[in-house]
Amino acid sequence: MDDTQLLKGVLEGCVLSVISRGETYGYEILSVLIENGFDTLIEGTLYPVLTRLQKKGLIACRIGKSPLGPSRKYFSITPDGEGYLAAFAENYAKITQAAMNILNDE
Amino acid sequence: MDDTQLLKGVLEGCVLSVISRGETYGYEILSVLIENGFDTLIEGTLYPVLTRLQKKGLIACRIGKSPLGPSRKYFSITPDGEGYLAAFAENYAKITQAAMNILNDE
DNA sequence: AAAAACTACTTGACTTTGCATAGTAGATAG
DNA sequence: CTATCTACTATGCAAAGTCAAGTAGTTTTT
Repeated sequence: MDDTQLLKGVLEGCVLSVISRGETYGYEILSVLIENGFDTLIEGTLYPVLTRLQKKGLIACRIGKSPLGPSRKYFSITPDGEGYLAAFAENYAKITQAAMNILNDE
Repeated sequence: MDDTQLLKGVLEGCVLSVISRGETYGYEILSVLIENGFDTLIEGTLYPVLTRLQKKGLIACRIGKSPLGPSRKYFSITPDGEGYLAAFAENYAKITQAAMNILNDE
């Protein structure tokens, strides 16, 4: 079965949520998401999400050295991002509840 | 906030689930989904879903008279559709759990 | 009987988002 | 010095939902 469609939009909210816990960078976000069940996620998907979030002003970015590898882009959530995340979580809960309603009501 | 992306894929499974309860038609499916929380759903979204499900062989279709209006296209689920629906429900539960993991873990 | 409202389905251009694939490049270990 | 791990970039594609409009049959209203 193909998950692709089910991930649309969800990913953006989840990435934002990971960043909201504290400053982090792409590669780390990737591994956190994979560990938490998004096991098919790849770089080609994640990095464009980060670019989008930044363009929307939901996260901020600075470049910093890594203790063990090339420089990283460190992301942190903005006040706008906090607001968006709260709205997203609420909205997502509403939609999944609607879906569960339908799927489990026979 | 824009739900659009969050509906991708979910809708297809939910439509299939509604049809699995018994033969029904587009307009009725629309109202069932709207009543159950998909309140922004519109015809231009639903009917293409039905066409897709039919093309994939997950639902069957016959045209019949309506007791109060123009003729309807009545849909029913196929054996393939039943299998797909079960797989979908399982997969959807997995993804939402991953998302909830991320969203509610601070 | 004409107009409005409701039922029911269709279509096409548009947007967003995720995927696949490939590439660039710094740092470290063997 | 080459392989591996870390880390980010870029491009072209496909799938699905939205918008907007349209077509039509049927029933209700005036």
